[in-house]
Amino acid sequence: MNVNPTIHDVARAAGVSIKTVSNVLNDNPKVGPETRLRVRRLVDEMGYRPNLSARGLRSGKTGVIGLAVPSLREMYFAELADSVIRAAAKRGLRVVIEQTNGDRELEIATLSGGQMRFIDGLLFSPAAIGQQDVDVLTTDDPLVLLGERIFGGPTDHVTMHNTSSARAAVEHLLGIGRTKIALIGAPEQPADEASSANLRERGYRQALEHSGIGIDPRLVVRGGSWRRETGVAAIRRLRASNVEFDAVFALNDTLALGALRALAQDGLRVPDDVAVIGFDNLDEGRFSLPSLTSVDPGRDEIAETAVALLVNRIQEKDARAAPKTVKSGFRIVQRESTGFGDGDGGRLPSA
Amino acid sequence: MNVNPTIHDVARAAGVSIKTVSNVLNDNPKVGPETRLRVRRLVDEMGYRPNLSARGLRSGKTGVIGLAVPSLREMYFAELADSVIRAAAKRGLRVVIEQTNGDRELEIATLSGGQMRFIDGLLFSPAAIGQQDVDVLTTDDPLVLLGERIFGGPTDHVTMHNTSSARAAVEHLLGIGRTKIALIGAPEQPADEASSANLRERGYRQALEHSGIGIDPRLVVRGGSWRRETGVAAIRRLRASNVEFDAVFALNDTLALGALRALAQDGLRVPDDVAVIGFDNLDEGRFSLPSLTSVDPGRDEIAETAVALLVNRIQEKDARAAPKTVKSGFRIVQRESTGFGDGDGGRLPSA
DNA sequence: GCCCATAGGTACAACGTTGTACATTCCACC
DNA sequence: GGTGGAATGTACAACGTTGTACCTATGGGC
Repeated sequence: MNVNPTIHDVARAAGVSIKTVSNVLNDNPKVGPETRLRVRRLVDEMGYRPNLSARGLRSGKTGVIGLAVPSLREMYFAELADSVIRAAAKRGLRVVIEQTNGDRELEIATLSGGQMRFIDGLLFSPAAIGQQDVDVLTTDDPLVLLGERIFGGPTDHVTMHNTSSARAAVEHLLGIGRTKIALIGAPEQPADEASSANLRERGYRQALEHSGIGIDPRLVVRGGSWRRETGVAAIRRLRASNVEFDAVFALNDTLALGALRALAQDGLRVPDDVAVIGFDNLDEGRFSLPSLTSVDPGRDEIAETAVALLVNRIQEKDARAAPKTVKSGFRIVQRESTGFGDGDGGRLPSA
Repeated sequence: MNVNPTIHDVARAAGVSIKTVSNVLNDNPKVGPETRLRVRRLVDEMGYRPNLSARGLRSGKTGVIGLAVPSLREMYFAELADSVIRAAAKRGLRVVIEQTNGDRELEIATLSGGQMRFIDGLLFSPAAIGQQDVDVLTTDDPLVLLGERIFGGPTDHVTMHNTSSARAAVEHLLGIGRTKIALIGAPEQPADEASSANLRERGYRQALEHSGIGIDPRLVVRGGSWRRETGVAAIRRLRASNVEFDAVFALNDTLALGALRALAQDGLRVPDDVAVIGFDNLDEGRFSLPSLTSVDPGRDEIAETAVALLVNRIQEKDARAAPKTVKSGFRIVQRESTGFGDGDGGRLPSA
């Protein structure tokens, strides 16, 4: 028995032509039920599995898509990757993950690189390139953009309601009676450029201005990457500046978790002294102490939509359709850090 | 300008044969410097990129390896995937990630599935199949096993020093004066079967027996998956049973983080009242409150070794070599939860 | 001036699959 | 009893690349 039988071996064993075997494998109709059965049995017996390189060469499709993200060490991207892999698996696709490390050169290389003659399409979540690089997205290969760094590009784009969900987050804090709401993880300087940070800051401002409270610049902590240390440092800065605050809106969960830590260390009670809300609804927030209220940006929906758009482009159903932009729905998942619950991380308002 | 030029297009443009272009691309010597230059320039100008399906078909190698893990939502596997992708990238390989969800059928399907005619080799981290399934690993395709569920199989295997590092963890607790050391995440029933849980429990027993303290079965909390809730529940069980304990060895970091949460909720100080040590050295433990002492099992080393072994098998340098088993080195990373530091998560003994 | 080595190339087949176009059988129908 | 048309198949080319075998100048050694 050959170690790796080809379609020829199966055909010979079955006494039919290779095309007939191919037809059986692809459920083409032109095969009699008896022949079909015999071929199927031999395929199983011989352990035949089609060579995807050959199939890919012939058909121009490999059944593999790429997902480019900064790093799986960032939980947001690990969870996104999980969702994307599941969405792809549903459609019989596999996913190659490319880590760009938030490196500009690597991101550009990924977009224009040899990668593209191998995968059928790419889901790309940029971290370094921005609006000014919009032209590097111009390509004939199927590409779906994720995230907030580039808008109005030439490709399909899946993003979230950053501004309105951020506004809802702040309104949630207002709703539980907080008025001195700090913002942490804000961009280095407020700008109109589209980025998660800017868009979410805008939501913060809208909520406060609309409520009549207005913005106190001392409550806005700017700068730093969205890591836990930054959340810790932000709380330290607020405390050191002696400004009073009774709530914190962290622009993502990782920052929020750092903030929780720093607040606990300073003996401040959450939510009694300070309420905290994050953004991303990471698994982790369900089990922090206290558990973390967060904006759920609909990661599964984002993944599902992005894969669906990509598949459409790959199949060229949409060959030359205008680029589409889709925003996923969001919701606030309330947990202990804004007052929900009895201190039991096990009972939560949502899965 | 053709959208996707092939080697033929480049050859025609350069006025040479396709083989010459191929030779230039593969740095074969039989090309004059002038021709080489001209071809190179045209490759750039035309944006030619080799079709990897064709190359894969011809050469039998795709440049893609698979990594099968239960789920990227488990931080351990996300970090492992990060390390594997980096190790693979160093060697010019890409990684397809397959999630098995800890599902037996899916794991077996992954091993014997169509996957294999597409990737050059597979790194497989089982979560459901065990020693009794050792024969499903028998395959002619390059396969490297990760983890502790199966030993003595027919493939290369990368694992860690579970028992001795667990023993070292407990000895670390003994070393800071703790004697009533609880174990959480222990297997449902103690067994000889090789699994992370059993092997690590064995280390716990060895340390305590060797120290003369011996095992108090009331301190061993059995059952539950290694999730945060389980860590929370384990502490609750210990507290409810009224047994005294001054330290906790959690069989992984996720459990330990749950334990930290439950301890804090009960007003117990860590490490003053209860010291805690985990296992895995996740990024997350660096930023928990308090930061978490943990066993670092050498994930980068594991990834690096596993990819190296796989590449050897793929290149058949080792065509029929006996299966190798490699154990990575380990070390204890001491942080606040066992007494290190001043409460500042920013200053740590190691990156 | 001849032979031979060598550098620099070329032609062709092959990898395993699927699409296109055509072949054969069998039966229903007029 | 010929005609048409399903039903069931087959042969061959083609996808883009690389390995094998070969070809052709050129120049050096004698």
